[in-house]
Amino acid sequence: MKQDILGKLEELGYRVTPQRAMIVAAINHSDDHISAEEIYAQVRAKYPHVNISTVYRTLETLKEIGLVTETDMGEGRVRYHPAGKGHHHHLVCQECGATIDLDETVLSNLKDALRREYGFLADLRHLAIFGHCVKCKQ
Amino acid sequence: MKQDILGKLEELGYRVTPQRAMIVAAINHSDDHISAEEIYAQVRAKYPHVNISTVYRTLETLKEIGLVTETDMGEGRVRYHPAGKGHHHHLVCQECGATIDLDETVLSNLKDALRREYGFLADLRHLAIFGHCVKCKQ
DNA sequence: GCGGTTAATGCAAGTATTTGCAAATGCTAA
DNA sequence: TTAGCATTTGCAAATACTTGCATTAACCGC
Ligand SMILES: [Zn+2]
Ligand SMILES: [Zn+2]
Ligand SMILES: [Zn+2]
Ligand SMILES: [Zn+2]
Repeated sequence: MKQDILGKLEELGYRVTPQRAMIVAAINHSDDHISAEEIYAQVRAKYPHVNISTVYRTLETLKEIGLVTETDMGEGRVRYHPAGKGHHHHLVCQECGATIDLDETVLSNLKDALRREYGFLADLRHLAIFGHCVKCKQ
Repeated sequence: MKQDILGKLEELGYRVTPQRAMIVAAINHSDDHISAEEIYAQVRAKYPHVNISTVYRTLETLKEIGLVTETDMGEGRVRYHPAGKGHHHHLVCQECGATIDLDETVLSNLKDALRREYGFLADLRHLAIFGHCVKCKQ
């Protein structure tokens, strides 16, 4: 049982168009933090007719279904990660840009507390937390 | 010792221009979650000549100094809060849009853990955490 | 008060993303 | 097959910022 995004789409009644297939392929073959523009470039190479708004709309759909996560890592553009490849988080230094990768368990306590105390099911699958790293703490 | 943003700017060697004074006034007199466009509208009413890029640049400066916090509450535009008025967070339901306000202490444990284990000083002064509220949990 | 220096501003163009709408196309049922 | 219909797409325009650059104006020292 692999993380078959296309299969899941079909199963849920979404149409599997060539555009969607290519967008999903680009996400699957990426290094896991791919931007809309990068997806667009890859898809366009095979099928120059596609429009970038289709890329954004497909990403929106995949987010809603929970198949990809969207994370703002402070670059002025957002990056996408296939949810099936596992969860983790990032600490991002606002001074030097350094990042530290975190295991998803770092936010487990918070997630549990929010569910227990507020009945809120927080989406903490792929977060960027901003601040200052050891080197840049004044 | 009030949260005198203008005084702090001056003290740090920034020039106190009429534009900055009006932008700061708009932030101080807001309900604490004001957008750039709303600040712009208020400032413009007094001084039609100002440009919105000045508003954005001033907000950027105030963020850097730590005098305001910037938070994406999922509205497609970001909101600003005077840091001197105290910290808190929001849970935002991605389904119905409902929000739950949280005391800043909810993230204290996380903040401490990040500092202790990674030497990372996280800026957790005004966060929006997305997810699903009790009503919308399926 | 009065220039000089340099930070801050206005303006226009650029980037990332979203949206309305009409045309195209996948899927269903006949 | 093929018509019917809803979904998806392309396109163009809109939105929320951001940035480069020339001009303006705080603020410092005289
Ligand atoms: Zn990541
Ligand atoms: Zn750093
Ligand atoms: Zn708030
Ligand atoms: Zn809800």
